[in-house]
Amino acid sequence: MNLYDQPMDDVVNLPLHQRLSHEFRQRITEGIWAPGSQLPSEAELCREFGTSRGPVRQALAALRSEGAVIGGRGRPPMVRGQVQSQSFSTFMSFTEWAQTLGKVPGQHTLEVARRAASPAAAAQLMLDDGAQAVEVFRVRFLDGTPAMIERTTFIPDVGRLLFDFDTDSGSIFAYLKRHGADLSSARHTIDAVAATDRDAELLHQEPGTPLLRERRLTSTAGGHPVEYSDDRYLPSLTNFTIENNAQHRANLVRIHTA
Amino acid sequence: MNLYDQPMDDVVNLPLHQRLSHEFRQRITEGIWAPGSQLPSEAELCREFGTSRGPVRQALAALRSEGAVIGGRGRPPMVRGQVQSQSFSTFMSFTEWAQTLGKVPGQHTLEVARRAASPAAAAQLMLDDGAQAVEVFRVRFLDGTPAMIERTTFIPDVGRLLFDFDTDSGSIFAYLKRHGADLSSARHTIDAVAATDRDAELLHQEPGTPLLRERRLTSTAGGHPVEYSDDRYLPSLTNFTIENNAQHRANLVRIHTA
DNA sequence: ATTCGGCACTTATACATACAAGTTCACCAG
DNA sequence: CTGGTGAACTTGTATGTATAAGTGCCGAAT
Repeated sequence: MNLYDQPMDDVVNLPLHQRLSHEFRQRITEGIWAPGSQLPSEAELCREFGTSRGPVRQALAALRSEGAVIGGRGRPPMVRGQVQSQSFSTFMSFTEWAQTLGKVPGQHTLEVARRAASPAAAAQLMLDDGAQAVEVFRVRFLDGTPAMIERTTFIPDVGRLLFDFDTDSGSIFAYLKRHGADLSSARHTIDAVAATDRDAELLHQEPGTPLLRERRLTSTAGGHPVEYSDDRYLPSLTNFTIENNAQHRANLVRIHTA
Repeated sequence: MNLYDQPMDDVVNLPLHQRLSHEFRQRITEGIWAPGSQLPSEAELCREFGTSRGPVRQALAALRSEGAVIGGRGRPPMVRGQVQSQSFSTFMSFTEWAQTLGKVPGQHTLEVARRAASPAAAAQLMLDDGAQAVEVFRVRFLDGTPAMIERTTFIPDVGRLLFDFDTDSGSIFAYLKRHGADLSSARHTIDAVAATDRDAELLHQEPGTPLLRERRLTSTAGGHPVEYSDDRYLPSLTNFTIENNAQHRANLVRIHTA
């Protein structure tokens, strides 16, 4: 199972510093660089890989910002612990995520519809009131147990691709990517809601059970919204973690909702 | 109100790239660089500030990883929107956060006790079973309305400082920092729980109401745990957001809890 | 024995340079 | 008018160099 963006064979095509960062991450997960141990100095790494300090430092900076490596000026960098971060596609795709866990992802599609977008989705996707959009409503499973409810709205341009796709067959994210859709950034808003009667029924829970909700607005590289999703997780099966340190500005925000 | 780590007067002491990043962020929040507009090329910024490309690129990289700036090779960088990220201390301190919102933070201490740490806290803090720790139990307010319940456990070395502190007077984080405690990184785990009877009473809600829970393990620069906290937010008042893009590896992780 | 200074090593910061690779746009041929 | 070519400009990557600043250790002086 490969936790990283690129299969090993493709790694040679990546820029040097990404290749290094990949290699370093692998050494950590394989235990060659054990948690708590200090890793080689930048100079040694340069010698080993035959590069200048630039790429080595970029690679280390990537690990640092994930919290996998700590240590600073004068102090050799140390491994802080198991790397706890997922590539963009692993985080975006329920299917890919489940596979890295060694679980079997599943999905049951309740509805794929073209209709006027809900007010919340229309606002997020910057669509005119009453504008058409494509909505997908699925339950997602881990090893056969329901784990999440997914209500996703796509802008028409992207959504129309879905009518040629069996949404019970797997990852929408992967499918859209393959067909050239530009999904390259997302804003996640995390809160908690009580399960509606429908939610409860689908997840085999009592109505009112707390659910962990992730609302996601996915955009193109140019910043144009593409997809809006309201995903509700069973908190007993899933939660979210994030690392945060004084050097690197937190990319996690606590929001007050008036 | 200053959203940033350093007051303006101290900015001169920072490294150049941090000064630039500070300046850039300010230009964005002040609207000099409006959302959607493209900002000056790296070369222009170099000329303006009389530096080489290195620091400018570092500063832009910081903004990029926060999702404030997008754009890539060939394409001039563009402002994506209002900067949505908080400094480490703003995120860690409820008091500081409330102040940046223009709200009045409040707190009511229910208990400060030295006792054997709870099993969950002891495990996280790497304390022996039955080892002593200092626990603080507070309700936090925004403009007088209860917004969060805080159950925090400190290792004895740090916790003892709290017996000389009026925990009703304000920020424990700021107090500990002033007294030299090393709080420099944290791991946040976010999920949802049902309000217990006690929780409900303190937050003026019905028992069973969904609460947004943030469990936080704060550590020193060397990776030694210092503080463990179980904070429960009213989801109608608070939620969390995070940015995520294809270039920069997600520092947000979806976790499966077996 | 202890303390203090300084050396050797490390990382952090900064600059100059070169080239690769993508975008935009004007211009020209058809 | 259309479509393609290429120049000019942009950012990405990589190298080399120099200096500042923090850490840890050893040895000399006290």
